[in-house]
Amino acid sequence: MSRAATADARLDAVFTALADPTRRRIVARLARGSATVGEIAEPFAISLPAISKHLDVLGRAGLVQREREGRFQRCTLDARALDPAAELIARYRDFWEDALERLARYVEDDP
Amino acid sequence: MSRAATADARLDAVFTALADPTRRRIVARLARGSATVGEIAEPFAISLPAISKHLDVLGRAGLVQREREGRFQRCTLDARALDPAAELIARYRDFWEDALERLARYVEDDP
DNA sequence: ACAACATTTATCCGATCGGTTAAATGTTGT
DNA sequence: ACAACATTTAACCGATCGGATAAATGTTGT
Repeated sequence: MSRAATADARLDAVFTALADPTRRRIVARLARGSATVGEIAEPFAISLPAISKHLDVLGRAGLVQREREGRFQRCTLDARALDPAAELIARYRDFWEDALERLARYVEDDP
Repeated sequence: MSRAATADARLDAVFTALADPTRRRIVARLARGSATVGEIAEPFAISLPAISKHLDVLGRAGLVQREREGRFQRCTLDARALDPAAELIARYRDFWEDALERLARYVEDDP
C-alpha cells in the first residue's frame, strides 16, 4: 500500500467519524476527560451496542483509544488523529485567503 | 429549527462531503481554479452522473457553488464553508495541547 | 429547425450505515 | 462456583451511498 493510499484512508476514517452528530457528542464528552463505555452511553437515548459501534468507528479513525480496566473499558480521546484533517482544511483555507488577497490586489490595481 | 441543530447539520454536511476521496480530489482540483463539470470529471474513471452527484454533496455542504455559463456549469470552491469544521477541530487540538501541558507540569512537579 | 453538446434526472444495484434486540463473552465480588 | 455486571458479537431492518446506464433537459451553432 502506498503512502498516499494510507493518508487517504486515514482522512476517510477521520472525516467519516466526525460526520455523525452522535460521534461528535462522544468526542466532546471525551474532551472533558476519559470515560467508560457506560458513562459515555449514559446521556444518549440509544442502545449500548449502538454506542459500542460508534466507538469502533472513532477507534478506526484513531480518535479514541480503549484500555481494559477490570470489567470496564476506559476510552480516551487522542486528538493527534485530527492532525491530517486539520492540515487538509488549513491548506484550503490558505488557498482561500490567497484568492481573496489576489482579488483585493486586482480590484486595487485596476478599479 | 434551533441554531444548534443548524450548526450540527452544517458540520454533518461538511464532514460527510470530505469523507470521500473522490470528493476530496474534486475539492483539490477546484482549489487550483474554478472548472466546468466536464473538466472536473475528465481525470476520473467514473461516469458523469456520478460526478454530478458528488458535486451535489459538495454543494449541500456549501463547499462548491455552481453557476450557469451558457451550456456549461462553472463550479467554484468556497472554502469559507470549512470554517465550522476548522473551528471544531481547532477546539479539540487545543484541548489536546492543554492536556499535554498539564501532563508536563504534573511530571515536573511530582517526578 | 435541428443536430450536437453539457449536464441532470430517473431508475436500479449491491454495499454500507445507524439502529434494534438477543445471545455471548469477559470480569468481578461473594 | 456463581450471580451480577460491562461490554461486544450476531443477526436483522430500513435508509442512504456510490456507482451504473438510459432517458430527459437545457443550450448553442449552423
